[in-house]
Amino acid sequence: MDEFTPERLSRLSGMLKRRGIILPAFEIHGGSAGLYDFGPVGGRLRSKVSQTWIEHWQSLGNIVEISCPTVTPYAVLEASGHVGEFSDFLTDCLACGEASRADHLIENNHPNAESFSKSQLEAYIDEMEPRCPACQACDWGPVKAENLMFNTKIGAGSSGRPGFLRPETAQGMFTSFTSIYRHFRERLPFGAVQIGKGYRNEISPRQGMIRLREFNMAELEYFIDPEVDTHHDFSKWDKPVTLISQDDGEISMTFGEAVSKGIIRHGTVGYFMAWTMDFLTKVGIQPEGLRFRQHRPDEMAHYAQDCWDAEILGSYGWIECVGIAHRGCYDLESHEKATGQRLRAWRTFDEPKVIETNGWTTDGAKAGPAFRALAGKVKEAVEELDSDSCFPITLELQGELLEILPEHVKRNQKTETIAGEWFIPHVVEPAFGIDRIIWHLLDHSYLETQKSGENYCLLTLPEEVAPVDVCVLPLYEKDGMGVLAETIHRDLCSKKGVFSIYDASGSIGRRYARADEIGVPWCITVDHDSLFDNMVTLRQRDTGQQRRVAISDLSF
RNA sequence: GCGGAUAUGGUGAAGUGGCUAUCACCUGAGGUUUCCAACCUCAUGUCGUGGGUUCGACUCCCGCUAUCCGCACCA
Repeated sequence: MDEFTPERLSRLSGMLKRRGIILPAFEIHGGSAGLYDFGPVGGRLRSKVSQTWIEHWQSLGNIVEISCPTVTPYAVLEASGHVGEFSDFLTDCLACGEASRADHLIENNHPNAESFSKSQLEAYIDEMEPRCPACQACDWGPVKAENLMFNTKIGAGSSGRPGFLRPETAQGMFTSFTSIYRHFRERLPFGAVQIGKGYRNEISPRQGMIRLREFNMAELEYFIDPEVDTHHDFSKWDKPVTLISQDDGEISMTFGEAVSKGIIRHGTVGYFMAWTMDFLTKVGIQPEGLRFRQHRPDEMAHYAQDCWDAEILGSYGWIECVGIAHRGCYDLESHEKATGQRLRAWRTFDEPKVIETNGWTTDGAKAGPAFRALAGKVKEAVEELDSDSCFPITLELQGELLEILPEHVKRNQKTETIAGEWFIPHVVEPAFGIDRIIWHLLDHSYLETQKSGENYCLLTLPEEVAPVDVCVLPLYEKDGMGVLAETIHRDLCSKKGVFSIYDASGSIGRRYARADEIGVPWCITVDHDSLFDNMVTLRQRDTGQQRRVAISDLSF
């Protein structure tokens, strides 16, 4: 990893744009902050990183991939808490029309005004009578939520109903819970992953690819039974990692140790932190530029119980690129409350519970007419009575004395066997900002060196994510070398998962340099001898080493 | 959103109230060349955007948009 400097950052950004990896979107129309294109080289980089991510998590064995719409009805995000939590509260000055942030108006009186609810804010504004910063009047309209989600309308005209572009992919996994639960034969634990676009109408996108208005997210929702002790094997991760814990500050420790000491509060969170580290290093993040930081309670999202961020060091400092949150039962419970649908899993007891009932209940046919409106209350009261109660008996209900006669009641004796119970699974969610990870793997892979006294730069991308797998280069495009090279190139492109570039312009050294700059791991050079012996030169990017290989033995 | 700076070919820069706007690299064509940005010839391509001042604006002024740096915000 080179040292991160502003000069290096601008050279890297220039290269990414010039070579078609990452570039500002819609630039011919003046561009738009927070929106970026992956260009002709970056497009495949993104899809390879995405695919690597999916396969990485699927290798756990109990993970499925789903895909949900980005356009999301209002009710879904209201239930999830985003409509309420994901907003700034504004109020209009009725005198001059200027909108102000409600919490800012009263922040001199209340240091934590931003955590107030809408009605609290209205009450305090009434009480404090803050003046309008623009016109000094004190005549405020109602407080309204200005949401940071992109608004839209689903359907046309008056039949359209309000919706949003999703701010995270997670909600789709929760609303699909029953389908995923059935798929896994109703057996926990299991997870669903989804990779796709998310949208946040950021007030001010900054720092290039770091804060975007439309971005690629990859999330796993992993559903667990909170009463089952999790046992994960951490022996594979025997090297210490940098953890910044809420209580102990920066420490260096293995994942297994941090879990067993309770620094990481849940085994599955720790296991996914380790799994996350493996993914990040696989796609080209340098381990020395990676650390995990635990959220303080006041920065935790509205749904989280414990949360660790994976932070990556790059040109913009330490940036959070992954959040691994224990969301508890928050999400499923919220959607269950909002819809009345059961979003639960069934837990069979080790021993069925036997509940014996031995007491009294009312005889509806007699008690109903006798007590009329109070019949329901009478039934409840009678079922509370001891089994050895004698009738008639007098009960006081809502100020009335009622005499319960033997004919109003009957014995209630039964034995019920309860085999298990429904419960709301807990969720552990690793959420990845794919764009931020792509930025950092480029930042970590970008190497500026010297070659025969000249500046030389290359991307040392792992083959796993390199956007171009191989370049095919005829030494010269004559005597049939070009034709042979083109044949090899097309054969490679037709193979599953292989992408080749044919390049015949410029000297061979220039073409190697071009390939290195975008991180092509291998170059194949066709020379005069190739025409006779069917051998080509295979050149490795990082070492420059070359060896002769038979065309039929190329391992792509 | 606030304050400051900036905006010239694909990239990086120079420059002027008036002449065909300059340079390097890159890109393309041809030549040359038997494996790491070689060389020669030629070619393509630029003043962010809208308005104003002016006989004339890339240059001066204003708005907008975008970018960068602080502040604020950040699930």
